[in-house]
Amino acid sequence: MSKAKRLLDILLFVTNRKKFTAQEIADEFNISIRTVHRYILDLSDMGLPIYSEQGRNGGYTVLTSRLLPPILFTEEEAVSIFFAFQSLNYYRNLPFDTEISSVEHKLYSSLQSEAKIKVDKIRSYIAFWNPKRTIDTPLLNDILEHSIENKSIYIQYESKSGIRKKYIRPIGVYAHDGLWYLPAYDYHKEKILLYRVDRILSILSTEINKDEFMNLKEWFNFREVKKPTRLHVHLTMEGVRQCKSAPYLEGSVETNEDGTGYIDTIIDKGELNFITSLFLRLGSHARILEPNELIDGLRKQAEEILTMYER
Amino acid sequence: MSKAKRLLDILLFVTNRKKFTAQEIADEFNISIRTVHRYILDLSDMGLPIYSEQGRNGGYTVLTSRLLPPILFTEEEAVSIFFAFQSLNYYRNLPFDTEISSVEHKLYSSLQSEAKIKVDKIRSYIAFWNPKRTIDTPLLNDILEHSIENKSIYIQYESKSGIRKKYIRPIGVYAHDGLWYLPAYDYHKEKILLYRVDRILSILSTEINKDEFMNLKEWFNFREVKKPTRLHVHLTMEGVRQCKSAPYLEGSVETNEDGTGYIDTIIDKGELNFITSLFLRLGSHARILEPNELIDGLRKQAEEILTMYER
DNA sequence: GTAAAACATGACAAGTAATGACATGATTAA
DNA sequence: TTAATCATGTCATTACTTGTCATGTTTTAC
Repeated sequence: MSKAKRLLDILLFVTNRKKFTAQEIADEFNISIRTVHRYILDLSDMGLPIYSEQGRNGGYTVLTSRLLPPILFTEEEAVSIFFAFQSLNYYRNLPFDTEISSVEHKLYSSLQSEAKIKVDKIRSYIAFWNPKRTIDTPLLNDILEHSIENKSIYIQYESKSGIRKKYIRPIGVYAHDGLWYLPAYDYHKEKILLYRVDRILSILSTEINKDEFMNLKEWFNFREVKKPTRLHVHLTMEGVRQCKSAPYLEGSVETNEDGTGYIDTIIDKGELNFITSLFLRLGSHARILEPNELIDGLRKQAEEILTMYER
Repeated sequence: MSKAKRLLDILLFVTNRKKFTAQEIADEFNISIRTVHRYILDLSDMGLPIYSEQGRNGGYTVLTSRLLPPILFTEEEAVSIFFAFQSLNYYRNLPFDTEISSVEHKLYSSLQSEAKIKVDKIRSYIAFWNPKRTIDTPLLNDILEHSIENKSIYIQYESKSGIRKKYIRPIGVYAHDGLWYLPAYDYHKEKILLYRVDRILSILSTEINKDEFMNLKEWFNFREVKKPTRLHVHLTMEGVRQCKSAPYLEGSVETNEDGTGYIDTIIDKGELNFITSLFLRLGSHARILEPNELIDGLRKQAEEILTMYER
């Protein structure tokens, strides 16, 4: 085996072991101790942060975390990594930020100037915009970690009605429109609720759950319809246009030949509240036929406004 | 110089040159032709896709695009790249998708099983959600490219009033809430407008612009206030809460000691339309003091709804 | 159809690098 | 004090790399 290959094997071995003696390496790879010492000198020269302790119980210790074998990327692949990083730009409190900047540095410094220019251009001509909120989400990392580790947690949560303590089992964490959300099973209320991570004030973790629970993908596809309610609406052309731009409804909008359209679908009663504001905005571009609760809600809201701004 | 180092130099040299003869390499690196042949055999064994053509005008040809020198990543760095890729999941028609999957493959296959599990968990517990619209954006790549190359373009654009031909100069492209937007200078209307990339039906490129124009970052910070209008609103506690969650207003919300609050800022008249629906939803949680146009707008919308759903 | 330009491959000697064996010394903990 | 460890040096041996020369093959220009 060539020296380069063996050095690499040893590099990977030692970054895994973190602590070892020369004898162990010699046995592992069937080489003499003298050669091990020589190899370690080489690795050290190559920049591996390794130090030695003499004497009984001594040995070598490696400081870096585990390394992957060297990887050859094409220029385009490197650029694609920068493109992906660009998409994280408008978030705060993200995990891996030190790792990401060290990856950026490693890649950027080995690009040729031509490719550097391309990366610079991507950075200045492409963005993944989010409302760059002033809202801080200091516990994002903690929450992510607990979710990944499948741990149930106690949290202090700032809800509409004040600060509450809750005992929940996270399903996963997702970002939307610059905010982080945590769908989780609430043990007390015995149902799945959606929390905002920025409103979580503290975490206390408990034991790891052994069993599998619903995962994030399943949750996205899962719409609990506890109290099914028929939503039936006629839409003008403009109504169709706007409903198609509303994430929540776009799938249910049917278009007639003349460009007008309608919605006729089943939703959960709990979602009515959320939909009200959409139809408030649409005004006469949407005529609701069912349910009556929604019409009442609209009417009530409209009356509230008229009362407030009476002439 | 060691063989490994020389091989690497040659690898980088040949991936740049794409086509070359053994003699050229021999001259470049001051080694014998025989050795060059041996080296090329080595590189080929290492997986470099290189093929040879015999005879006059023959030579070697390398198939891959430019390679970067091998890079050593730590496990955490690799994981951070997967994390970043995760954020692109809910987009369609993205550029670099082949590159991204090849990077994913290269990295994933050299991770140890423990780290693989971590990546899998990130994939199933973390998401960057967008309304996964049914809307297709086939021209996204083209538009990105033209923007990056600083080219003015002719486009066919599907606007409210039908299909129009436009001559524009792109500023950049950004994603928001699952849709792609193109702010660009419209030569005809002589101002900067915002286009939706999915509504662009075709592109015709023109010449490259030599001069620098506004870039995307500048545009984001640039809010043209043509008709300044004072927005003055009193908010209840709930009003404060909701306004702070509205990207557009969060910066202007001031909170009183008792938890209620107010907004007092200058906005452009053109934005009133956009704000109306927010205050419709807020109802009595927001009392607008100025401008009157906004109050009128709310009242009109409320009346429209009451008329429509008269008992 | 021939010559020139290219790759392909083999053999071998000369040179260079890597290795193991051995020796010696230093440091540390039991 | 002793055993376990790293650190370093020397030297013969082995393994690898390189250049030179030789011989083929393939392709294209003339």
